[in-house]
Amino acid sequence: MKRRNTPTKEAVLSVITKAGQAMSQDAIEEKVAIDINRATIYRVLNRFCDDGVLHKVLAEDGKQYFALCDGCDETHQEHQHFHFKCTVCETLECLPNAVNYSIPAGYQVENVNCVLTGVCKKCS
Amino acid sequence: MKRRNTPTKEAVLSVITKAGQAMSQDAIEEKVAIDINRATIYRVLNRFCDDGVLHKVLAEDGKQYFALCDGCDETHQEHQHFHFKCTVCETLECLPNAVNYSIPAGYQVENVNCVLTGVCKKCS
DNA sequence: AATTTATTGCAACAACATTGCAATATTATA
DNA sequence: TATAATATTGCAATGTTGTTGCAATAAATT
Repeated sequence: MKRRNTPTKEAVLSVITKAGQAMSQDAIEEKVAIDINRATIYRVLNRFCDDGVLHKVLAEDGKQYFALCDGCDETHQEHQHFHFKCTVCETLECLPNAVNYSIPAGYQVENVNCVLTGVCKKCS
Repeated sequence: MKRRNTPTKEAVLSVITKAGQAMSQDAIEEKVAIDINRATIYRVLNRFCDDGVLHKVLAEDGKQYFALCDGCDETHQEHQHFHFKCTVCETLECLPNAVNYSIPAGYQVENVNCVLTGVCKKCS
């Protein structure tokens, strides 16, 4: 399953990069220059996640947000940072703080999803 | 809006209590003794959340899980503990660990949703 | 027993995300 | 450059989760 370069992929990644924050499918569809099908956007985003380009965060509004990975490949501590979801401007941003946790022996953690919801600096 | 005692409420709460872990609507509907409408279960659960009896956790499978509150009223640090969602047995449990985070000044946190996903002790 | 109104069931709806399939476009190969 | 292989896309349909309007029911109060 070798990846191919397409205008769609470039356009989607460009929008997220320019936004400088995590985006949901509908926000991407709204901002993107060319017309891309909804299902295709999801497929592109999920492929980026598989490739370690993006990571997926599930916010309390029940939507998936996709954020650029920053050094996610090097260590497997990858997306284990907090995220902040603003209920006013609806944006989700990655916080620099790493998530520290400890779990009882015998538990295998495969993924971490930590979202703080509230009002961000700009909106308060 | 004074609450009333109904068989439905008792049955739902009983199932969650006996399970000893957080449950989703469909799991409750499956386990509950009497026949309760799907919408009603959601309304009962949300009412319990409003009353501080349960708290709601959004897992990575996109579903809401409802867990018993343990001393949630006393402090507002209430549901700020980690949760563990097992991908094998599909259960979600509250971990004793509190979530420690720090955010930049100017941010107002209203809710915390932290879920670790993986394989629990029993299933591994 | 009668009144008030919280609760419930039903059906419809809404939002988000995924999937099958045929058509298209990219990449590799000849 | 032409051709073949197959990754990608659009479209429509489907699935899942959760909510809402409304009439009927039932709990609590008088």
